[in-house]
Amino acid sequence: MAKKYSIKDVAERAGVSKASVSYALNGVKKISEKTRQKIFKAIEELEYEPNLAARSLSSGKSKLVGVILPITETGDVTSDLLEKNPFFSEFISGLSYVLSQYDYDLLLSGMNSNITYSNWIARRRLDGIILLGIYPKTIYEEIKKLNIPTVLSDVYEEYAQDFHCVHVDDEYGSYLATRHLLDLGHKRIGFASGTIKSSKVNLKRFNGYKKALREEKIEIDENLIFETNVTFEGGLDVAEYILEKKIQLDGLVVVADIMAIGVMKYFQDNGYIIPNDLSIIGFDDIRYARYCSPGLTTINQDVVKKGMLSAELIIKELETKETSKESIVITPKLIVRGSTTNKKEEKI
Amino acid sequence: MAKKYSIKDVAERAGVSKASVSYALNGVKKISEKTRQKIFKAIEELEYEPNLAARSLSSGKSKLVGVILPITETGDVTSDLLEKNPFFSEFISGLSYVLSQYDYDLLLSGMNSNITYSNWIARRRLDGIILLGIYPKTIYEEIKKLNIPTVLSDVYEEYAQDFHCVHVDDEYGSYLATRHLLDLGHKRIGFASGTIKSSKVNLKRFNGYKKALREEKIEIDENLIFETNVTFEGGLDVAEYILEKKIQLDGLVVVADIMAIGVMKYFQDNGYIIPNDLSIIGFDDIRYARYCSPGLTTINQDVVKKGMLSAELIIKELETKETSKESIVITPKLIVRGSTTNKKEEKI
DNA sequence: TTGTATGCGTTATCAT
DNA sequence: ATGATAACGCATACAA
Repeated sequence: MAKKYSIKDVAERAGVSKASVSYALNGVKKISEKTRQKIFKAIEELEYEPNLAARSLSSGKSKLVGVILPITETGDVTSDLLEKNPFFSEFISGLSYVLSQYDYDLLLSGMNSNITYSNWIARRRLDGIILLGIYPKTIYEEIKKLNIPTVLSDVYEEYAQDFHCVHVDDEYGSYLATRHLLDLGHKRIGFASGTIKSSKVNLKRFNGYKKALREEKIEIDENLIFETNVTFEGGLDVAEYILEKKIQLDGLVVVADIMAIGVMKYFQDNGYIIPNDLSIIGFDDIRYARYCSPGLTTINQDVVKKGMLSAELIIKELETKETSKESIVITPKLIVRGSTTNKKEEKI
Repeated sequence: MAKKYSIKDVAERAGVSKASVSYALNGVKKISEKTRQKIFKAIEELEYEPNLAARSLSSGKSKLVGVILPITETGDVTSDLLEKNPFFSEFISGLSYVLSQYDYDLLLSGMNSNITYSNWIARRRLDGIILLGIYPKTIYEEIKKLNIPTVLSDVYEEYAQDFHCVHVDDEYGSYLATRHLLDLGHKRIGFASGTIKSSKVNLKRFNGYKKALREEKIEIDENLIFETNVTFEGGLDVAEYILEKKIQLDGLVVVADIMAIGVMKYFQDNGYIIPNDLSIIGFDDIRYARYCSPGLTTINQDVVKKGMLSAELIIKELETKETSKESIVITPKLIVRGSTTNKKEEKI
């Protein structure tokens, strides 16, 4: 490997002092064009690259933003993350794009049992944190103590107030979904989600559902509310339950695509036709929503944009020292595909 | 934020020298149990965390491994990555698990146009590199010059020799897939992939396909070889072509699940029944393979393990300084789901 | 405009 | 067994 040169080598080669090189590098204006030229020539020739660790030590800023995501000890990403965030890559991509513009890099939360998140953050002197997923409350308290720019994605719990937040407008999205079914002429519309009490996201989406029904003066029917895991398997369960109990349903609003796909698969595997026998609408617009047959009608949120906005919140706090916490909401939109259709007279 | 203490503060508090603290921290044996105790007491009290940037500067090792993945300038992950590597998270997860065990962290390739990969690697003084995806040849040359432990995943091209490599046994996987269809009694078996000439992966898989057919003394029929993009849309195209040309087919071996799902969707959207009208087998075992209806029969590779092995290759070179390049191959296995069935007399 | 000197938090060498 | 001290590469306050 070509030996790494330091700022000192560049200085010598250019016949100037280390300070001048530093000035040139950082665009400090107090340097003549001529020496600037000399310095950059030397930099070229030596293929000099600044050592960011040294810079970090000296400046106190690591230019590193940490991304925390749930990884289990066995090396598996928890199913929760994968199933609720199959757009993990998109989010990261949005983050990375914006951060790199400001010369920040993304550090992934390599966790092992010997070390806590806040230890990790402290050791690496991270300039900012992005939390993907839901964690035990203590994690948030720990991180809060660090007092570092932090953004949470899709969390509404009370502790979220201490951080920047980015979410979709869950209530509106769910309203849109329900409205779509209503507009198609459906009356008996179910709602499938995780336990509504335990998650604010589910609650918001439930509210959107209720709001739409209320507009049509349709009573909420407790029997059409299905609470289980927000996973593919949860979707299977809901479908099984509906079929077993012979619950009459025109349409079903599901809080996540992955769960909706579970519902759809169970129906299809049992000989039912979607959307003829049941109109299903999801939430998220994961990639698979367009791959399944029929394509899944759903509520789309721009995840790349979500990542970009998160990055911008971090940058903004970093550059301006403005510490007030912001909450950004992204407006979702309806994507109509094949899993919903007009109300027919047939019943399932 | 609680002020960050340094090793000096710890030393003062414990009434010893910085050197002793360093010894205690790094488990250097030349320290008495008593002072060790004192030191750790001080560390506790101050909530001291070592500054990894300083350590890196002093030791010359960053304890950072870079992951490079294709991210476009607009912030989108290239479709190629997403569609061929929907298991990105799993891979990362395997990586992260092993690396964290050795106190390495993962740095994501925040790229912007002002800086090249090798610049980035040099600035951050990365200890190792993982390359996910296929890149222009010049990238490999650049990285090779850096002479840093590097592992490539799923690349066979000639330049791969200069790096550690991890792949599935593509030929065997494809052989397994074809064998499965053969065992089901199918004779007219097609093969769908990207252009075989341009990608060694496709070539390997094609060889596996041919090998299985040869065992059964079945002639390769040029008309049953479909070359197009290894994407969902490519799958759509293949299916459209088959249907339009009324190509007689019992089964179809597809080089990627995502493509197989495209084929399946096109058939289904046009009223055909899978597997009755056509047995389809994919490759990869992405999560969607089990979500679609019917479930997709496919060839599974343990992606988490792949990530773990990659990490181990890096660690090994780092710890032993052994520079000879290793190539690890993972044996895939057949996963039978609903998209394949016994040969019937009906034709499509 | 340019240079000197110091500090950032570690590790490592060399004394003691 | 412990301590002083010199790097490591850079930024920066202060001098010139």
